[in-house]
Amino acid sequence: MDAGGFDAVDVMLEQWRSERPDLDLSGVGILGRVAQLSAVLAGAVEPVFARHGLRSGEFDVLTALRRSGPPYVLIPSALSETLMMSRAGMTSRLDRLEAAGLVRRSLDPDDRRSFHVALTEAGHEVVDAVIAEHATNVAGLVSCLDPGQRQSLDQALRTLLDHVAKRQ
Amino acid sequence: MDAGGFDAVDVMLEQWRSERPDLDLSGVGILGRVAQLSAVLAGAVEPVFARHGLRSGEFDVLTALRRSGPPYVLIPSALSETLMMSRAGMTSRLDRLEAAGLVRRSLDPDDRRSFHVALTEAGHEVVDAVIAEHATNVAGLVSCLDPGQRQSLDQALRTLLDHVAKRQ
DNA sequence: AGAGGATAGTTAGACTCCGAACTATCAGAC
DNA sequence: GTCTGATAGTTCGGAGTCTAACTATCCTCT
Repeated sequence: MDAGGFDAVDVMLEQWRSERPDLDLSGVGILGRVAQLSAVLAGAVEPVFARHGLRSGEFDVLTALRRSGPPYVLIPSALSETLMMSRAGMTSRLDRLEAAGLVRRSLDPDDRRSFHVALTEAGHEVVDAVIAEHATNVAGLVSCLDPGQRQSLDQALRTLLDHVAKRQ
Repeated sequence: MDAGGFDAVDVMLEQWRSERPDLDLSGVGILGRVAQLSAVLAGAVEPVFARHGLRSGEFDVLTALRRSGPPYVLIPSALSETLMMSRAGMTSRLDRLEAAGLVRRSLDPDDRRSFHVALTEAGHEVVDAVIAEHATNVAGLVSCLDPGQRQSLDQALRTLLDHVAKRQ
């Protein structure tokens, strides 16, 4: 299984070693693999969403609401912060989801600048169905690593995330 | 150092455990951290490019040409495949880079459907300056991991990449 | 040599996202 | 109580990418 072959990142590193042997490549390879893996994983999970008529971004909003627990309500700015995107972008995502009947905006009794964004019954049913398929799908994607490898990968990612976040 | 605190992904997993204890979350956490790390890393490297008037995508094209070695020439379809994007998108990136004087399109003597995309002298100078800064920057970003941790992270990413790519 | 299918690049239109500007509302200082 | 700065959401215009359709060229098979 695995290991043996060279991949696109190996080729990139070998080219750099040949052209610029002075460079410190200790980070470049990891960065390249993270970026590439992120793109490939996105492509691997989208078909599950698409079968239910959802895009990744819409799924992300529905899951944020679903996992927040009853009454499945969040305000737009909390959603945009959780999903690391602009408020303007969230406005249009919510427009789409509301038009599809999956979420509902209602007045926030405590803050008249804001809204409550709630899952509709249809939205709740869709997200519950999709999240089960999604979890099974991604469990398969990481099944090539044994539990120990998964945990050490997860720990390394957590350490990196923490370190990089502190830098800005 | 590190480890101690909970991060956004831990919160997400805890919410799911509370709301849907039936789900297998063995992949969801890793997927979430990879996506988040990819986004955060993108934000951490962009300032280096921006100081030289470049966007990430433009930098990617220049480095692909630079590391290919003399005569620093590739054809557009090779670039679009290496950078995992559509040919249409590459057309417009090359338009921008050519307008900025960093690359030059010329006729491909061997294939009249295609072009040679070459680094100009200005493009060569820019990419050589930026790649050095970039390498130093990312070496700092991964410096929170010791060499052994880096290597095991890299190996896990490679295994995952290989496995996910084979699935599609 | 000629036909048919594959490939290279571009164009057109749609989509998603972002930053900046704007309105409405909140919250603290005086 | 009122003023002032911060915050919530939206709108607008622009940037970057994608897919589909199109033209030109190449390559293979007969």
